Amino acid sequence: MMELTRKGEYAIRGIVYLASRPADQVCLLSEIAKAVDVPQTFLAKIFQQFSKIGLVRSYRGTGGGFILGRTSDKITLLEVVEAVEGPIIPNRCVTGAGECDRSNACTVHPVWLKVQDQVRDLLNGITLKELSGQ
Amino acid sequence: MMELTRKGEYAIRGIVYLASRPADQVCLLSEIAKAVDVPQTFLAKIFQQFSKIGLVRSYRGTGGGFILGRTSDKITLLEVVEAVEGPIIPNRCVTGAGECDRSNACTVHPVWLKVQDQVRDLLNGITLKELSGQ
DNA sequence: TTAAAAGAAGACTTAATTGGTCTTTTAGGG
DNA sequence: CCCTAAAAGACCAATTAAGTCTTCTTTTAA
Ligand code: SF4
Ligand code: SF4
Repeated sequence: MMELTRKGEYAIRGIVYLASRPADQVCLLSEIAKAVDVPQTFLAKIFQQFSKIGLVRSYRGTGGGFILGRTSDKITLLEVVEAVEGPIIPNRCVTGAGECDRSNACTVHPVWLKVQDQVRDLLNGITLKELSGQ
Repeated sequence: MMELTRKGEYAIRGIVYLASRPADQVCLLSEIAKAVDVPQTFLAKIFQQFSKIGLVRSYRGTGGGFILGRTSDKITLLEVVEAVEGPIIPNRCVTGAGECDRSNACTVHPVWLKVQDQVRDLLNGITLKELSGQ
Protein backbone atom coordinates (compact mmCIF):
# COMPACT_ATOMS: atom_id res chain seq x y z
CA MET A 1 0.00 0.00 0.00
CA MET A 2 0.85 3.70 -0.18
CA GLU A 3 2.78 3.35 -3.37
CA LEU A 4 3.98 6.39 -5.25
CA THR A 5 2.78 6.28 -8.85
CA ARG A 6 5.17 6.51 -11.76
CA LYS A 7 4.09 10.06 -12.22
CA GLY A 8 5.35 10.92 -8.76
CA GLU A 9 8.56 9.01 -9.19
CA TYR A 10 9.24 10.63 -12.56
CA ALA A 11 8.42 14.05 -11.17
CA ILE A 12 11.01 13.69 -8.45
CA ARG A 13 13.67 12.34 -10.78
CA GLY A 14 13.08 15.16 -13.21
CA ILE A 15 13.16 18.04 -10.81
CA VAL A 16 16.08 16.63 -8.83
CA TYR A 17 18.03 16.45 -12.06
CA LEU A 18 17.08 20.02 -12.86
CA ALA A 19 18.28 21.07 -9.41
CA SER A 20 21.63 19.45 -10.07
CA ARG A 21 22.22 21.63 -13.12
CA PRO A 22 23.64 25.18 -13.11
CA ALA A 23 20.87 27.35 -11.69
CA ASP A 24 21.17 30.12 -14.27
CA GLN A 25 20.95 27.93 -17.33
CA VAL A 26 17.73 26.74 -18.96
CA CYS A 27 17.50 23.04 -19.44
CA LEU A 28 15.78 21.23 -22.29
CA LEU A 29 12.93 18.89 -21.47
CA SER A 30 14.44 16.41 -23.86
CA GLU A 31 17.71 16.51 -21.97
CA ILE A 32 16.00 15.91 -18.64
CA ALA A 33 13.85 13.11 -19.99
CA LYS A 34 16.86 11.38 -21.42
CA ALA A 35 19.01 11.84 -18.35
CA VAL A 36 16.47 10.44 -15.92
CA ASP A 37 15.05 7.86 -18.32
CA VAL A 38 11.43 8.96 -18.46
CA PRO A 39 9.07 9.14 -21.47
CA GLN A 40 9.33 12.72 -22.63
CA THR A 41 5.62 13.15 -23.30
CA PHE A 42 4.81 12.10 -19.78
CA LEU A 43 7.45 14.32 -18.26
CA ALA A 44 6.10 17.24 -20.29
CA LYS A 45 2.78 17.10 -18.48
CA ILE A 46 4.47 16.81 -15.15
CA PHE A 47 6.59 19.89 -15.80
CA GLN A 48 3.53 21.77 -16.97
CA GLN A 49 2.03 21.11 -13.56
CA PHE A 50 5.21 22.28 -11.91
CA SER A 51 5.18 25.39 -14.02
CA LYS A 52 1.62 26.33 -13.09
CA ILE A 53 2.38 26.42 -9.41
CA GLY A 54 5.75 28.09 -9.84
CA LEU A 55 7.95 25.18 -8.88
CA VAL A 56 9.75 25.63 -12.19
CA ARG A 57 9.82 28.48 -14.65
CA SER A 58 9.51 27.75 -18.36
CA TYR A 59 10.77 29.53 -21.44
CA ARG A 60 9.14 28.78 -24.76
CA GLY A 61 10.50 29.03 -28.23
CA THR A 62 13.97 28.56 -29.53
CA GLY A 63 16.49 28.32 -26.74
CA GLY A 64 13.68 27.68 -24.31
CA GLY A 65 13.55 25.15 -21.52
CA PHE A 66 13.16 24.99 -17.77
CA ILE A 67 14.83 26.35 -14.67
CA LEU A 68 13.81 26.03 -11.04
CA GLY A 69 11.22 28.52 -9.84
CA ARG A 70 13.10 29.01 -6.57
CA THR A 71 16.53 28.12 -5.33
CA SER A 72 16.87 24.43 -4.64
CA ASP A 73 17.12 24.89 -0.88
CA LYS A 74 13.66 26.46 -0.89
CA ILE A 75 11.87 23.55 -2.55
CA THR A 76 10.96 20.57 -0.40
CA LEU A 77 10.27 17.03 -1.44
CA LEU A 78 6.80 17.37 0.04
CA GLU A 79 5.96 20.17 -2.37
CA VAL A 80 7.17 18.17 -5.33
CA VAL A 81 5.20 15.09 -4.36
CA GLU A 82 2.02 16.96 -3.51
CA ALA A 83 2.26 18.92 -6.75
CA VAL A 84 1.70 15.83 -8.83
CA GLU A 85 0.17 13.27 -6.48
CA GLY A 86 -2.07 15.54 -4.46
CA PRO A 87 -2.00 15.83 -0.71
CA ILE A 88 -0.79 13.06 1.58
CA ILE A 89 -4.00 11.24 2.51
CA PRO A 90 -3.56 7.91 4.28
CA ASN A 91 -7.34 7.60 4.54
CA ARG A 92 -10.39 9.55 3.41
CA CYS A 93 -11.24 10.75 6.84
CA VAL A 94 -8.17 12.98 7.23
CA THR A 95 -9.21 15.48 4.59
CA GLY A 96 -10.93 17.70 7.11
CA ALA A 97 -14.39 17.62 5.57
CA GLY A 98 -17.01 15.27 7.04
CA GLU A 99 -15.83 12.45 4.84
CA CYS A 100 -16.82 9.75 7.30
CA ASP A 101 -19.73 10.04 9.69
CA ARG A 102 -18.02 7.66 12.09
CA SER A 103 -15.03 9.90 12.62
CA ASN A 104 -16.17 11.31 15.98
CA ALA A 105 -16.32 7.99 17.74
CA CYS A 106 -13.70 6.26 15.62
CA THR A 107 -10.62 5.01 17.42
CA VAL A 108 -8.68 4.50 14.19
CA HIS A 109 -9.13 8.01 12.89
CA PRO A 110 -6.38 9.54 15.07
CA VAL A 111 -3.94 6.95 13.79
CA TRP A 112 -4.31 8.16 10.23
CA LEU A 113 -3.88 11.74 11.34
CA LYS A 114 -0.62 10.79 12.95
CA VAL A 115 0.57 8.87 9.89
CA GLN A 116 -0.20 11.88 7.75
CA ASP A 117 1.67 14.19 10.09
CA GLN A 118 4.75 12.03 10.29
CA VAL A 119 5.07 11.53 6.58
CA ARG A 120 4.49 15.19 5.81
CA ASP A 121 7.06 16.23 8.37
CA LEU A 122 9.64 13.88 7.01
CA LEU A 123 9.18 14.90 3.38
CA ASN A 124 8.98 18.56 4.32
CA GLY A 125 12.38 18.36 5.94
CA ILE A 126 14.14 17.42 2.74
CA THR A 127 15.06 19.95 0.08
CA LEU A 128 16.08 19.60 -3.54
CA LYS A 129 19.46 20.98 -2.56
CA GLU A 130 20.18 17.96 -0.40
CA LEU A 131 18.78 15.57 -2.97
CA SER A 132 20.83 17.04 -5.77
CA GLY A 133 23.95 16.62 -3.67
CA GLN A 134 25.04 20.23 -3.60
CA MET B 1 -1.38 10.02 -2.42
CA MET B 2 -0.94 6.93 -0.22
CA GLU B 3 -4.63 6.39 0.18
CA LEU B 4 -5.96 3.28 1.83
CA THR B 5 -8.42 1.51 -0.47
CA ARG B 6 -11.93 0.72 0.63
CA LYS B 7 -10.88 -2.84 1.08
CA GLY B 8 -8.36 -1.79 3.70
CA GLU B 9 -10.76 0.52 5.43
CA TYR B 10 -13.46 -2.16 5.51
CA ALA B 11 -10.99 -4.73 6.76
CA ILE B 12 -10.08 -2.58 9.72
CA ARG B 13 -13.66 -1.73 10.54
CA GLY B 14 -14.65 -5.36 10.41
CA ILE B 15 -11.91 -6.82 12.54
CA VAL B 16 -12.05 -3.99 15.07
CA TYR B 17 -15.74 -4.73 15.49
CA LEU B 18 -14.99 -8.41 15.93
CA ALA B 19 -12.41 -7.53 18.56
CA SER B 20 -15.02 -5.55 20.44
CA ARG B 21 -17.27 -8.59 20.80
CA PRO B 22 -16.99 -11.30 23.47
CA ALA B 23 -13.89 -13.27 22.58
CA ASP B 24 -15.42 -16.72 23.11
CA GLN B 25 -18.46 -16.19 20.95
CA VAL B 26 -18.57 -16.69 17.21
CA CYS B 27 -19.85 -13.72 15.27
CA LEU B 28 -21.86 -13.87 12.07
CA LEU B 29 -20.44 -12.20 9.00
CA SER B 30 -23.85 -10.71 8.36
CA GLU B 31 -23.81 -9.12 11.78
CA ILE B 32 -20.37 -7.61 11.27
CA ALA B 33 -21.20 -6.32 7.83
CA LYS B 34 -24.33 -4.66 9.08
CA ALA B 35 -22.68 -3.18 12.15
CA VAL B 36 -19.80 -1.57 10.29
CA ASP B 37 -21.79 -0.74 7.16
CA VAL B 38 -19.85 -2.70 4.57
CA PRO B 39 -21.17 -4.79 1.64
CA GLN B 40 -21.33 -8.32 2.99
CA THR B 41 -19.96 -9.98 -0.14
CA PHE B 42 -16.92 -7.74 -0.08
CA LEU B 43 -16.34 -8.29 3.61
CA ALA B 44 -16.60 -12.03 3.05
CA LYS B 45 -13.55 -11.98 0.82
CA ILE B 46 -11.64 -9.86 3.26
CA PHE B 47 -12.36 -12.25 6.10
CA GLN B 48 -11.35 -15.18 3.93
CA GLN B 49 -7.97 -13.53 3.59
CA PHE B 50 -7.83 -12.99 7.32
CA SER B 51 -8.72 -16.61 7.87
CA LYS B 52 -5.98 -17.92 5.60
CA ILE B 53 -3.26 -16.22 7.59
CA GLY B 54 -4.82 -17.00 10.94
CA LEU B 55 -5.87 -13.50 11.88
CA VAL B 56 -9.37 -14.85 12.39
CA ARG B 57 -10.72 -18.36 12.77
CA SER B 58 -13.85 -19.38 10.91
CA TYR B 59 -16.55 -21.95 11.61
CA ARG B 60 -18.77 -23.15 8.80
CA GLY B 61 -22.26 -24.51 8.89
CA THR B 62 -25.09 -23.84 11.26
CA GLY B 63 -23.96 -21.78 14.20
CA GLY B 64 -20.84 -20.83 12.32
CA GLY B 65 -19.13 -17.49 12.11
CA PHE B 66 -15.85 -15.83 13.03
CA ILE B 67 -13.71 -15.25 16.08
CA LEU B 68 -10.27 -13.67 16.37
CA GLY B 69 -7.37 -15.98 15.69
CA ARG B 70 -5.43 -14.52 18.61
CA THR B 71 -6.29 -12.30 21.54
CA SER B 72 -6.86 -8.73 20.49
CA ASP B 73 -3.73 -7.45 22.20
CA LYS B 74 -1.65 -9.71 19.98
CA ILE B 75 -2.93 -8.36 16.66
CA THR B 76 -1.51 -5.09 15.41
CA LEU B 77 -2.99 -2.64 12.98
CA LEU B 78 0.01 -3.21 10.75
CA GLU B 79 -0.83 -6.89 10.37
CA VAL B 80 -4.41 -6.12 9.49
CA VAL B 81 -3.48 -3.53 6.90
CA GLU B 82 -0.75 -5.62 5.33
CA ALA B 83 -3.02 -8.65 5.22
CA VAL B 84 -5.30 -7.01 2.72
CA GLU B 85 -3.29 -4.20 1.17
CA GLY B 86 0.06 -5.86 0.99
CA PRO B 87 3.26 -4.49 2.47
CA ILE B 88 3.83 -0.80 3.12
CA ILE B 89 5.66 0.33 0.00
CA PRO B 90 6.09 4.07 -0.43
CA ASN B 91 8.05 3.44 -3.62
CA ARG B 92 9.06 0.44 -5.72
CA CYS B 93 12.66 0.62 -4.72
CA VAL B 94 12.08 -0.31 -1.09
CA THR B 95 11.03 -3.88 -1.82
CA GLY B 96 14.54 -5.19 -1.41
CA ALA B 97 14.90 -6.68 -4.86
CA GLY B 98 16.80 -4.76 -7.51
CA GLU B 99 13.69 -2.92 -8.54
CA CYS B 100 15.52 0.18 -9.65
CA ASP B 101 19.01 0.17 -11.11
CA ARG B 102 19.55 3.70 -9.88
CA SER B 103 19.13 2.79 -6.24
CA ASN B 104 22.83 2.68 -5.41
CA ALA B 105 23.52 6.27 -6.31
CA CYS B 106 20.04 7.57 -5.62
CA THR B 107 19.71 10.23 -2.95
CA VAL B 108 15.95 9.82 -2.70
CA HIS B 109 15.99 6.12 -2.02
CA PRO B 110 16.88 6.45 1.68
CA VAL B 111 13.96 8.81 2.16
CA TRP B 112 11.48 6.16 1.14
CA LEU B 113 13.13 3.65 3.40
CA LYS B 114 12.65 6.03 6.27
CA VAL B 115 9.02 6.70 5.38
CA GLN B 116 8.41 2.98 5.26
CA ASP B 117 10.04 2.47 8.64
CA GLN B 118 8.16 5.24 10.35
CA VAL B 119 4.77 4.18 9.10
CA ARG B 120 5.38 0.53 9.89
CA ASP B 121 6.54 1.38 13.39
CA LEU B 122 3.54 3.51 14.05
CA LEU B 123 1.01 0.96 12.84
CA ASN B 124 2.84 -1.86 14.56
CA GLY B 125 2.50 -0.09 17.88
CA ILE B 126 -1.27 -0.20 17.83
CA THR B 127 -3.26 -3.28 18.73
CA LEU B 128 -6.84 -4.27 18.16
CA LYS B 129 -7.30 -4.19 21.91
CA GLU B 130 -6.67 -0.47 22.01
CA LEU B 131 -8.76 0.14 18.91
CA SER B 132 -11.71 -1.81 20.26
CA GLY B 133 -11.56 0.25 23.43
CA GLN B 134 -11.09 -2.60 25.90
C1' DT C 1 9.88 34.01 -41.39
C1' DT C 2 11.05 29.86 -39.72
C1' DA C 3 12.50 26.28 -36.87
C1' DA C 4 12.73 25.01 -32.01
C1' DA C 5 10.62 24.52 -27.94
C1' DA C 6 6.85 24.46 -24.40
C1' DG C 7 1.50 24.34 -23.75
C1' DA C 8 -2.78 22.09 -24.20
C1' DA C 9 -6.14 18.68 -25.36
C1' DG C 10 -7.40 14.19 -25.81
C1' DA C 11 -7.30 9.28 -27.58
C1' DC C 12 -5.99 5.02 -26.31
C1' DT C 13 -4.49 0.85 -23.61
C1' DT C 14 -3.89 -1.52 -19.60
C1' DA C 15 -4.49 -2.60 -14.84
C1' DA C 16 -6.71 -2.15 -10.29
C1' DT C 17 -10.68 -1.42 -7.52
C1' DT C 18 -15.24 -2.47 -5.99
C1' DG C 19 -18.36 -4.84 -5.97
C1' DG C 20 -22.06 -8.87 -7.51
C1' DT C 21 -23.81 -13.86 -8.47
C1' DC C 22 -23.87 -18.49 -8.28
C1' DT C 23 -22.22 -22.88 -6.81
C1' DT C 24 -19.81 -25.83 -3.42
C1' DT C 25 -18.48 -27.39 1.01
C1' DT C 26 -19.28 -27.97 5.92
C1' DA C 27 -21.79 -28.66 10.10
C1' DG C 28 -26.01 -29.09 13.23
C1' DG C 29 -30.56 -30.49 14.29
C1' DG C 30 -34.63 -32.91 13.82
C1' DC D 1 -30.63 -39.18 6.51
C1' DC D 2 -32.22 -34.88 4.94
C1' DC D 3 -32.76 -29.83 5.60
C1' DT D 4 -30.95 -25.54 6.61
C1' DA D 5 -27.50 -22.14 7.98
C1' DA D 6 -23.22 -20.52 7.16
C1' DA D 7 -18.55 -19.80 5.13
C1' DA D 8 -15.51 -20.87 0.82
C1' DG D 9 -14.64 -20.38 -3.77
C1' DA D 10 -15.13 -19.49 -8.64
C1' DC D 11 -16.53 -16.48 -11.88
C1' DC D 12 -18.01 -11.96 -13.78
C1' DA D 13 -18.93 -6.83 -14.66
C1' DA D 14 -18.75 -1.88 -13.95
C1' DT D 15 -16.08 1.81 -12.78
C1' DT D 16 -12.01 4.26 -12.09
C1' DA D 17 -7.24 5.19 -12.26
C1' DA D 18 -2.51 4.86 -14.51
C1' DG D 19 0.35 5.26 -18.12
C1' DT D 20 1.56 6.39 -22.84
C1' DC D 21 1.31 8.42 -27.29
C1' DT D 22 -0.52 11.89 -30.89
C1' DT D 23 -1.74 16.07 -32.65
C1' DC D 24 -2.22 20.72 -32.69
C1' DT D 25 -1.28 25.52 -30.88
C1' DT D 26 1.56 29.22 -29.17
C1' DT D 27 5.76 31.54 -28.34
C1' DT D 28 10.24 33.44 -29.53
C1' DA D 29 15.20 33.80 -30.77
C1' DA D 30 17.90 33.92 -34.71
S1 SF4 E 1 -10.76 5.31 10.18
FE1 SF4 E 1 -12.67 5.74 11.28
S2 SF4 E 1 -13.14 7.86 10.73
FE2 SF4 E 1 -11.62 7.14 9.27
S3 SF4 E 1 -12.80 6.37 7.52
FE3 SF4 E 1 -12.42 4.60 8.85
S4 SF4 E 1 -14.22 4.55 10.19
FE4 SF4 E 1 -14.22 6.56 9.25
S1 SF4 F 1 13.81 6.87 -5.48
FE1 SF4 F 1 15.77 6.45 -6.52
S2 SF4 F 1 16.10 4.25 -6.20
FE2 SF4 F 1 13.94 4.67 -5.73
S3 SF4 F 1 12.86 4.29 -7.67
FE3 SF4 F 1 13.33 6.49 -7.63
S4 SF4 F 1 15.31 6.62 -8.70
FE4 SF4 F 1 15.04 4.46 -8.18
